[in-house]
Parts: sequence; structure tokens; C-alpha cells
Amino acid sequence: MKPEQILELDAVVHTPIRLAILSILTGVESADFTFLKKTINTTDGNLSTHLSKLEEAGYITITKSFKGKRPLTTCSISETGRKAFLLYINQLEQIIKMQKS
Amino acid sequence: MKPEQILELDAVVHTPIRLAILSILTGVESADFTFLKKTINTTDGNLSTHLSKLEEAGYITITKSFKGKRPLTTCSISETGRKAFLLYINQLEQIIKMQKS
DNA sequence: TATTATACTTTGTATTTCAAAGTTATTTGA
DNA sequence: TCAAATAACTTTGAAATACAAAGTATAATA
Repeated sequence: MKPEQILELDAVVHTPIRLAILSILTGVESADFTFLKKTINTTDGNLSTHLSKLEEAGYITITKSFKGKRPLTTCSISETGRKAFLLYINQLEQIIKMQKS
Repeated sequence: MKPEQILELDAVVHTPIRLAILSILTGVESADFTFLKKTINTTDGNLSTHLSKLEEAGYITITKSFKGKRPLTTCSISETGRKAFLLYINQLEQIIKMQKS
């Protein structure tokens, strides 16, 4: 067993809520704040800070606009984010494989 | 995609260092503090607190004895811990599978 | 037109993580 | 031989993280 591999896991991706966000965003063109909030079932504040964290890391892009006169926060995964997410998933696979053998 | 599954992941297991500890302990009868420290490559304090956390959760048992006149902290995974670890790995597998499809 | 709802962000707090320093005993080296 | 270094930890304090309560601004509803 190589525990180093576990410790190499990207901490930005690893957090459950952020993992869920990225996981959703890989499957769609974009998703808005409300959709993410409902789907992940978290609080506004919590989602807001996690989205900022992902944006700071360059893993997602956040676009602010208006739907009618209400704010609309639209998120989509970036190429960097997609790569980071896929790497993370691959590393998990490796870890699981080792675990099973 | 079902993000709920990600949020269901056992937080006690999820932390990289604790995941590494459990991962090591599943493969051996027991491991002592020094071995874990060297293998995981973490600081004494950090390892100590994570071991306590796992013990509190009932996932490992910690036995304190002496090797000669030096303290010896021996850790082994409990049945509860083994179940929690396997569940975690299975959940990860599910998540990855969904991700790939 | 007060009240509730929507769509967020900011702020404060509680928890978690981490490593520096502390403890106790044991070698080693001058 | 006694000071210094090492071993095997635990405790403590600081920093980061997570979380939700409260705040802001607008819109719909009753």
C-alpha cells in the first residue's frame, strides 16, 4: 500500500461539497446557483464560499448576470477544473484498486 | 448524477491522513506509531490527533505498552472500522462508476 | 402595502487541522 | 559523567475551514 498517493489527492477537489459541485458541472454546460443549491442540498452561505474557492483555484468560472431583474450566478467548469477533477477520479481509482488487491 | 452520495461519505474516514491510516491498518494485524508516522510521512502531533479521532469513532483500537522502557503505541483496525472503511471504498466506487458513465 | 420569497454575500462562530513546543525516558559523545 | 541529542509520544495554540445566521437588494403576493 502506498499512502503517499492518498496524501497527493487535490485538497481543493477533495472536500465533499466541492467534489459534488465539480461532479455536477462535468456533466452539464453550466448550472446556476439555485440549481446547485437544491441539488446538493446545502445552505446559501456554504455554497457561496465553496464556489469562490473553486473559482480562486481556477477550476470553475462564475458569470453574474440577471434573469429579469434578479441576479443569476452561472457556473461552469474550466479546462483546468476538468483536468483536476479527472486526475482526482483517476487517483481514487488507483487507490481503490490497490485496496482491493 | 447523485451528489447526495458524495455528501454521504463518512467524514471520519474521508480525511486523507485518516484514510491512509485505515488503508494501512486493513492490510496488517497491527502497526505502531513510529511505523505509521514514517509511512504516512506526517508530524507526531498530527498523527496523534488523527489516531485519537479514529479511536473515538471506534474505528481503531490503540494499545499502549512498552518496548524495553520506551512507550509503544500499537494500533489495529476494529470490526466497525473495517466495515466503515469498506463502505467508504464501495461508495467511492459507485461515485466513480457514475462519473465514468 | 406590509409580508413573504428569491438570490445571493458577508460576517461571526464552531470545528478541524496542523505543527511547534512540551514531557518523559534513553542513548550517545566529549 | 553529565550535557546534548534522540525517541516516542501528548498538549497547546494558531491558522485554516466549514457552516449557518444575519444582512442586502429586489420581486412577487396577499
